[in-house]
Amino acid sequence: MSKSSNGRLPRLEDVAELAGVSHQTVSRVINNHPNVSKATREKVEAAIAELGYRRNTAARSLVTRRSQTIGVLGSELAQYGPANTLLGVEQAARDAGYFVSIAALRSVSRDAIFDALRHFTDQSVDGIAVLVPHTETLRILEEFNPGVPVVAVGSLGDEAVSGAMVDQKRGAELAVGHLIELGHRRIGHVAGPSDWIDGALRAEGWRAALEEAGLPHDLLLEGDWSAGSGYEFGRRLAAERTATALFVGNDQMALGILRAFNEAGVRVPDDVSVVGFDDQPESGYFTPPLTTVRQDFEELGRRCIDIMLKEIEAGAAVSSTVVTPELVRRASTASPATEH
Amino acid sequence: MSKSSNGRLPRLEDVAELAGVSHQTVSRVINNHPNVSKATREKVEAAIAELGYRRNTAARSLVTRRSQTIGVLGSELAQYGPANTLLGVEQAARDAGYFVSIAALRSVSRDAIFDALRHFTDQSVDGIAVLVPHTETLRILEEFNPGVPVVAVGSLGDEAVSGAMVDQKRGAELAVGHLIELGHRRIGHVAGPSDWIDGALRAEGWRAALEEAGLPHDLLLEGDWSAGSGYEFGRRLAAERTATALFVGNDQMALGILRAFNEAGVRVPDDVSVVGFDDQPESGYFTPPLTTVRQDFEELGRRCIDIMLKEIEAGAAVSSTVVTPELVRRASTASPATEH
DNA sequence: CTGACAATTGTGAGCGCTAACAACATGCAT
DNA sequence: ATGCATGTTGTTAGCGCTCACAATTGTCAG
Repeated sequence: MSKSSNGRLPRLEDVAELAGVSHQTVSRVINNHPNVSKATREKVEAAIAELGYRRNTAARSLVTRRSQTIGVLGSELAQYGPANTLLGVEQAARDAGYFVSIAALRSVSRDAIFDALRHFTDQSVDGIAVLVPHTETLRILEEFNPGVPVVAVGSLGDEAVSGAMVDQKRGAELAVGHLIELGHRRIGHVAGPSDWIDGALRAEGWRAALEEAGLPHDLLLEGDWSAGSGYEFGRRLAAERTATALFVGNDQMALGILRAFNEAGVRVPDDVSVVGFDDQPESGYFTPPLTTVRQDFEELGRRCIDIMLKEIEAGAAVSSTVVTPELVRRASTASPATEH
Repeated sequence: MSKSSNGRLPRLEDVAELAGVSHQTVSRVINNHPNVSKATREKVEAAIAELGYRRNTAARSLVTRRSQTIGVLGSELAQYGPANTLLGVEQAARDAGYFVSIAALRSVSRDAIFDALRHFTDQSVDGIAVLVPHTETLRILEEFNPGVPVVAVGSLGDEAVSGAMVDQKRGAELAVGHLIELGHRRIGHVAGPSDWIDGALRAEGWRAALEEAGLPHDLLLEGDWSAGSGYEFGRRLAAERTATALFVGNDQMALGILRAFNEAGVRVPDDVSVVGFDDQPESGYFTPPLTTVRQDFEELGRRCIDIMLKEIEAGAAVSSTVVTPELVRRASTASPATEH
C-alpha cells in the first residue's frame, strides 16, 4: 500500500492539494459526476495515480449510509449446490464493485437467522442474498425486515422478497419423462426432506408427471439428501423390488442407492433404472455413471445478484427469475427388462 | 430494526440523553472500559436495550481504522476441502465478533491475487486468511504486504505469514503404512498437481514412507484432483497392472479409478487396493467403500482464525499450527492375493 | 480540615468523506 | 452593456464514533 510522505494513507484532501483543486472536485471525479471539465478530471486522475489514492470505505459509508456490501446468509454452504451458488453470487457481486460478507447458519432456526440478519444490519449491508432452502425461511424473513432488498435463492419469492430459482418441477418432469419414454411404468421417488423447497418441489413434479401419464405414484420415500439415507432406502428397495425405475432427489442419495443395489446384486440399469439430480462433477464416475438433471448453480447465483442490484441501484420492484435445468443421459437408465 | 421516534436509527447521543450521561460514557460501556461505575453501566445498558441501539460500524471504523472484518481469499471454494475450511473460518470469526468478507479467485494468477488483496485493503480488513493451496501463492503474498496479519491455510507459513495446515506427510504415511502392513510391496501414487502444496507434500510423504520401508517408489502419476483424471489413470493402470496397491491424492480421483477398474474388470480390493485422501461424506458409499485419510477441514479453519486473532488482538508473532489426519479403514483395501 | 491521589465522568476535536448550497465563470439573447 | 441560463468549482456542515485530555467527584492520610 502506498503511503504519503508523512506515513499516512493519502486522502481526498491530499489529492486535491496535489491537483490544485478542492477536495469536493476530487470527490466528483471519483464518483463520476458529470459537471467536471476534462482538463480538471485529468489533473485529478493523475494526482490519484501518483499518490496511489484509494477511497476510505468507512468514511464513505458513514455519510452515504451504504456499505457497498452484500450479505450472504447460507446454510449447508459446503454442499455442492449452495457452494457453487455462493461462487456465482460472489463473482457477480464483486464484478459490480460490492464486497461480499457471509454468515453461515449452523442450524436453521429462527434465532440463528435473526442473529445473522442482525449481523448484516450491523454492517449496513446494501442487500441480502439468502441461500437457505427451507420452506420456513421465507416466513422468518418476512418477520425481520432488514430494510434492504432481500433475494431468496431457491424460491420464487413472494410479495416481500425476490427470488431466483431453478425450475425444479421442470427438472422432475425431465427425469420422469425420460424414464417413461424408456418404457417404465412403476417409477418411485426418493425425495429430499419435504421442508426443503427443492425437495418438496421435485416430489411435486414427480407426482404431476406420473399423474399426467396416468401412471401410479405411490412409491415415495423421504430421505435427508445424504448418501447414507440413500443407502438405507436402497437396501429396502432392493428387497422389495416394487419399481423398475427410481427418480432420486439428488446425486448423493443416488450414490447410496447405487451402493446398496450393488451389494444386494440388483443391477443398474438392467434391473432398475436410476436418475439423480444436480449433476455433480463426480456423478459421471459413479458405478454406473449416473443419468441426472443438471442445475447451473453459478448462473443461479449470478441471477440472484442481477435482481438484487436492480433493486438496490434502480429501486426496482420485487421480482424473480428462473433457471432451466437440463437432463444429462448416462448409463444408469435403460428400458425395463421385458417380463416373462 | 427499531427506530427512534424521529425515524432515525438511535445513536450514541440518543442513548446518552436517555441515560442522563455523556456520549463518551456510553461509548465506555459498549467498549467494556473499566472505570465505569456499576450504577452508570446499568443505566446505560437499560437505555441501550430500550432504544435497541446498535453501534454504527462505519463510524467506528473511520476513527479506529479497524473494520472488525476478516477477508478470506480462496480458490476452488466449492470443493469439499476449501468449502469446509471456509465454514470453520466463518464460524470462528463470527463467534469472535468479526465480519467475514470473501473473494474467490477465478484463476490463480498474480493479478487476480493482487486484485483480491486490494479489494480487502480497500475494505480495511483486520486480517486475511488465504485458502489458495498453490505453492506460488506464498511468494505472491510476500510481494504485496497488506499491512495486516495474513494466515495461509494449507501451508506451514514462513517468516512473513502464519500458517495452519494438516500434516500431509503424516497422512501419506498413514495411508502407505496401512498398505505396507497389509503386505503390499508395489504401491503406486496418483498425486495431485505438484504445484499444489498438498499434492506435493502427499507425494513426498508417499516416497518417504516407501523409502523407509525399503520398497520401490517409481510408480507416480500426477493428476488434477478430478474424478476424470483418476479415470484416465485407472484405465492405464488396469491395462498395465504394475502395482497391487494405490495411494490416491484425493477421494475424487479415487472414485475415477474405482470406476475405470470396475469397467476393466479389475476387482478392488481383491486385485488392487486403493486408499484415498480427504474422507468426503460420500466416500463410504463408493463401490467399494473407500479406505481413506480423514482431514478435519473445519478444525483447520478454526485454527487459522485462532492464530490470526492472536496476531490481531495481542500482536502475536507469526506462527503456525498443524492438524493431524486420521486413517479411515473401509473396504477398498485388503492383503494382496498370493501369487502362484 | 486540607491536600494529594485515584476513580469516574464530561468536553472538544477530528477520522475522511459526501450533500447541499454558494460562488464564480462563460456564453448568448436581448 | 445587461440579464439570465448553464456549466464548473469551492465552502461549509455533519455523518457517529473514539481519542486525548479536562473536569469533577470521592477517599483517605496527615
